[in-house]
Amino acid sequence: MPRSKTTFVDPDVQLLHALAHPTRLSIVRELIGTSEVCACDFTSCCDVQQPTVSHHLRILKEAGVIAAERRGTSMVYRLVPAAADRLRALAGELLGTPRIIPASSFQRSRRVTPTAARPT
Amino acid sequence: MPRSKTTFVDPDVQLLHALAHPTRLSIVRELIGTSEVCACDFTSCCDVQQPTVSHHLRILKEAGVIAAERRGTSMVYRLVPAAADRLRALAGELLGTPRIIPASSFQRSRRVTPTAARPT
DNA sequence: GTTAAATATCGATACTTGTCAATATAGACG
DNA sequence: CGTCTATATTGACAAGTATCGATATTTAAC
Repeated sequence: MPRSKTTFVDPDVQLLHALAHPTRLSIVRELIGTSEVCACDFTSCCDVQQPTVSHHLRILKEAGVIAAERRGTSMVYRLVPAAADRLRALAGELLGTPRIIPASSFQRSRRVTPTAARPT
Repeated sequence: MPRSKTTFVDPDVQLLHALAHPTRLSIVRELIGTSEVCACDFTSCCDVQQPTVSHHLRILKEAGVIAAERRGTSMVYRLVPAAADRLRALAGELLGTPRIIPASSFQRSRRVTPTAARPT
């Protein structure tokens, strides 16, 4: 039933989806602990061709995971720290433990009835 | 030639992939703050049919995000706390933080080992 | 055993994504 | 301007995924 679109993407889903690919996660891990990495380096580290790397870099950039900057004829990429924060917030949400997360983030929890029928 | 498939999925990728779908993330969020939820409730909360819900529940279960238990003819699902820890570890990894998980975070989960924190 | 209810599995189909070859674009440099 | 290098984009196809209808399985109740 392809009625609703895929045009409206939940930012959380977009972030998770961007990271949920072996090649993209490899790219991200290649960036950890570095200030910036040239795009050409990913072509060798990952087992895919240059256009594919470029494709994955774009997805990561659109999801806000990485940022790009031109350096001569090359492009250098770096991690966006906020992405890690967003992922951490998701982890905190999953724990359901409002420790450092403001209560305003928790507005979806309800339903504790195990076998009770749903109100219609 | 199509790349020979790995078939062996990185657990991190599997975890992220399981969460990176609107329906599955809705299911997970429905479970937050609850002890357990009957499978029949997801059919109404998500805009998909019962076989599809069952399919997504299986993916979440195989990724270690949720656990299932039979309750009569029904099935009840609950979140696996370790999944949140794994996600938090990933977030920490992205920050470049050497897998030091603040001890203050452990409270709700019962002595979950930090998912064999990847060294180096 | 039969029936009923809840969930899982199967088979088919449409949609989405990953990949590469070819090509285009952008900057550096002569 | 022409050329070279590096990266992005396009187009096409393969592979994967989501979805549903039909059916099987499981458990409870009779």
